[in-house]
Amino acid sequence: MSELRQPAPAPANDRETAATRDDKLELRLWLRLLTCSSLIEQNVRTALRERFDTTLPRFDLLAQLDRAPDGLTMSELSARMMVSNGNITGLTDRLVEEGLVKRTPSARDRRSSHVSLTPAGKKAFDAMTPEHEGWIDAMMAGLSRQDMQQLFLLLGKLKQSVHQNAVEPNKGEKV
Amino acid sequence: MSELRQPAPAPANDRETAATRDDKLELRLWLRLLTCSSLIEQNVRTALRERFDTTLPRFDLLAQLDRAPDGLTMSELSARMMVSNGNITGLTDRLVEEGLVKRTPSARDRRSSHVSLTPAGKKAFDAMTPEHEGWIDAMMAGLSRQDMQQLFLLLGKLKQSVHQNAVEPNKGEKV
DNA sequence: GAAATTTATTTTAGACTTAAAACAATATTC
DNA sequence: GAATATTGTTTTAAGTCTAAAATAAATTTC
Repeated sequence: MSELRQPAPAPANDRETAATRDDKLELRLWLRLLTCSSLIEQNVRTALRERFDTTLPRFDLLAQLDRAPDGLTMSELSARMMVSNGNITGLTDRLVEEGLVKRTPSARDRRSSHVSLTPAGKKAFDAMTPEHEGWIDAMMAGLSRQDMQQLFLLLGKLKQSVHQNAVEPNKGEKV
Repeated sequence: MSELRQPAPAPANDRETAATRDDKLELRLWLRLLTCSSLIEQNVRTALRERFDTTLPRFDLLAQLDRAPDGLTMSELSARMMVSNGNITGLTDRLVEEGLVKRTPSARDRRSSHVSLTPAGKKAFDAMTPEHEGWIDAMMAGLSRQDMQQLFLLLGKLKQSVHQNAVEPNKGEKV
């Protein structure tokens, strides 16, 4: 690493920094996780706009399709991107409009359609993805290999824990 | 812990699961981080709606104010919540409408105003926060104390790394 | 096999979010 | 101290997002 460092990282005054010693570890952990996630997301969002004049949800949808050569149904997209079905409808509409993805009616289920990249969509995605990867790498440059592996592992545990212990929907009367 | 476990956590089919061994560790780490963050966020969002008929951004704003007895300016709220100024304007308007927060014009800067909790806002927040804490605790119940501390530490490193190595805005011509 | 249920998607209404422009007030520069 | 730049907030236009209702096509049940 031979680049010059930034003069001094501005002391962030975020949600997490506002947490106090009084707060429970669980809460502080959640606030820090959210801060990291928001920070990275914001950076990617800005970079996508400035470099490719596009948005994160659009890039994200293209990325899902790039991993699925046979295309994905609306519901599959919804599950992978963890957003509502209706959201996917609008997003897909816009990308179809831009000519980057196409809808193909499903052969065996007339309710359903498969969304896939058009050649233009594939080309656009391929142009973006190396830079995107570079941004992510850069943001994680301060972590050692071991840090990353450890973090990956712990987040895996967290993910499992959330799945197992998530709040039961509709448990308890509304206040 | 004496409660019964859920039968079997449905095998999630999310963004992160779709990543392959081919992907770089940095990218997989980011996807897993985003998945965890989205999962927790989604749970809190649903719980807030079902239990208190409110939304996460509103709760979040109240939480910021609860930590700041003298109130916060719009800009401070924007920084802490990591959202745009305009966003805070709208959110505050809605919460003022609901009678949960109030705006007080700043004495020394006529551009600025301090936002703070009304008694009703404080009461509403105090009613929500113990349950909120319970949800977070529950979701993290699968992690040991040491896991949490380790995760907290590593996320601290990540946060610092992102701050130091974030993509320079407007570096490189638009494609 | 008709009726009831489930599943896939879209529509709707409204909230949240952003970036950029506009405004207004303060601070800085000469 | 007038001109310029900066800062704090709101407005605007458009996109993203949600939950719930509506549609329509499968699937299951009887």
